Amino acid sequence: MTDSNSNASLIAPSIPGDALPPVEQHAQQYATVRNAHETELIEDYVELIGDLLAHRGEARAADIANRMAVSQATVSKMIRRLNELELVTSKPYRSLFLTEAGQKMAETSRARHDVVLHFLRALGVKDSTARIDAEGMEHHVSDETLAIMQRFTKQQQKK
Amino acid sequence: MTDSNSNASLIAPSIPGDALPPVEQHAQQYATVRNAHETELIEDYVELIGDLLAHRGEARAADIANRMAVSQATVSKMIRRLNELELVTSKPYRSLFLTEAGQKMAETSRARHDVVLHFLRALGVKDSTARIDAEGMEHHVSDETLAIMQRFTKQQQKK
DNA sequence: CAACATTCTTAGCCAAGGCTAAACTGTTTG
DNA sequence: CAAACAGTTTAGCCTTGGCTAAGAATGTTG
Repeated sequence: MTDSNSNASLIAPSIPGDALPPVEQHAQQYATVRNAHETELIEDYVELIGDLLAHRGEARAADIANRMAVSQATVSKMIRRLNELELVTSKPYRSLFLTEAGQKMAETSRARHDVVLHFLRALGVKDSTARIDAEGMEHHVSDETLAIMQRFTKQQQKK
Repeated sequence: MTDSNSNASLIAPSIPGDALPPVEQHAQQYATVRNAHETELIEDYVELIGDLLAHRGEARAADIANRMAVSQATVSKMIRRLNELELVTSKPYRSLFLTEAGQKMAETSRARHDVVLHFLRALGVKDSTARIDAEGMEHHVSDETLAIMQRFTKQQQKK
């Protein structure tokens, strides 16, 4: 018998209020994180491409490579994937553009990112740290938490 | 010329206060996230093993597989890695134990995890959501932010 | 306009983290 | 105590996301 052992407490009396979550819930937590990881990079690329288009008027593979601190070959390969996923359109050796779906994803990601970033700053985290943390956190914040963060930031600004 | 283009504003006038971060800083953000991803899974395993040992008295591969919603083969392979990293000790077909280093990592991860979880709850996020978000966020929260979260949680509890 | 520089792509490598199927070990039980 | 079952490992596969090196396309400039 293993985890579903209900008399495990005989072996190691569980600390009250600090128990392991039920298996199904626990499993769901990890599955959600794993799932987020699959889309994370895609979203980062699309978001960055959107930003480059907005701020620079064009998105070149070399820019992406520089900003992501990754080789151009890696970017090139990734762009092929984004193409297959119909998130970007690209002609060889030319600048990139986002499809409808790509634009939607870029906007969503950007908005999400901004909420988290502003929240962290409102909380008192210094800018450079907030940027790094936001980049990592944005893909793991549920809509519920996101809404709460947004509310918090607004309240903080009123003060 | 690409990203370092300083007259890019001629192409697309940048929105003030909403510019792209300087390339080096931007690159650092992504690099930090990539780095976190490498250790993330390892930490999750070690943390879970620590929890199982604390609450159940033993950590079996099957339990881990169930709780992570992953096949036993995957766990087995991962344990080999943890062994190589000298984070766990294991005899074939036997329960697992943490090395000194493993215990230290488990404690750190657990503490981190708890700070984030309690913070989210203090913020008003409902428990089931907080658990999922915490699982994803914990590896992307800097020490600075962590300290602020901890302070916030304490203040909230005083009220 | 030819040569050089930059950018982009392709080919081929690697490690990580999943999976299934099959073999092996340990435990329980008829 | 042998058979059946539960748990573990191994083998072999796949995808993702990195890399370097080499070559092709494009852009720039003397």
